[in-house]
Amino acid sequence: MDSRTVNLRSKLEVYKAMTDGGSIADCPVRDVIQGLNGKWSSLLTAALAEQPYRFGELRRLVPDISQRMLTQTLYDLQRDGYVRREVFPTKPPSVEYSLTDLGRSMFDALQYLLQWAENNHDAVRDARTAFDATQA
Amino acid sequence: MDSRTVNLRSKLEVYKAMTDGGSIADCPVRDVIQGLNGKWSSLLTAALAEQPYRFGELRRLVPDISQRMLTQTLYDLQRDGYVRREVFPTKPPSVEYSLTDLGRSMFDALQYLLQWAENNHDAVRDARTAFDATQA
DNA sequence: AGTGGTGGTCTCAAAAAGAGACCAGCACTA
DNA sequence: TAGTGCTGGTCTCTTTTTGAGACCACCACT
Repeated sequence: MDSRTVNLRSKLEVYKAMTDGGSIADCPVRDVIQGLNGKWSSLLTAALAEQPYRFGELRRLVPDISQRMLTQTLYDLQRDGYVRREVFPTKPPSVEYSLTDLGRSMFDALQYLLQWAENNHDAVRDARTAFDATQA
Repeated sequence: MDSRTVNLRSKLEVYKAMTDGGSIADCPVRDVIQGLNGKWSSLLTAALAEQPYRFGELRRLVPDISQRMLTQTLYDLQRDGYVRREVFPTKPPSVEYSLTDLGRSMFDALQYLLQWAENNHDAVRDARTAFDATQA
């Protein structure tokens, strides 16, 4: 608990550091988090954490992602070093995406948040309902 | 490690459940995570985890957020039950935002990811540089 | 010759985010 | 008493991001 509080403080220091610095790249935490808070990043990371997938497999696994966003999100995840892209020279060339060690390490941290979301979605849903009721 | 693997699987099951169900509200994890992956949600949560802040204080603390997005992000966080909004009838009415117990609990989980980001931003930065070099 | 599966790109429309003007109310100052 | 500034916002406009979907070359199989 104590170390967690310390972490919390140091985190905010980092955030503050960026506000002083000016450029967004000056805040490491924001810089990294930005790459993860895309609409599809965590979902695709979770999928690839289970096993490597091909492009078309991911598209079928997540039907409500557009092909365009799938391409781009995978590109971004690859650029940040979370995902590895391998092309196999099969008859129609197939492309496999998998998590790198860095990606796996990141997903371990992300897992806590995903777990929290699963455990507390009722509370959040209730909060929304209650809030909407007062705003009616 | 074992339990983490199980969690990972169950997580993906949840994601899959949503792909079958159809509606986005059918996937609790996505539903909750969506509210958190806004550009400013984690930053404001981190700020409020440190201490309660007034509207203007937050605006000064995070200078590159627009007033419009500050209003809206706080509204969303309040709606999801993470943030409490209190109006004090001072001469010019002042408004204080603070984390609820739910918000604090969520931030505890988010902390792991923020900590990871702080520890690994070098690796991510290096990955980006290396990737951009190959794509030149 | 037509059909389908591979992994994409391109274009255009819709949604979200950013920039900045504007507002009422009150305090303090000149 | 008229200006100035601070409070916490809203409204409008522009730019960026996302979504929907057409299109593409290549090859296998029928």
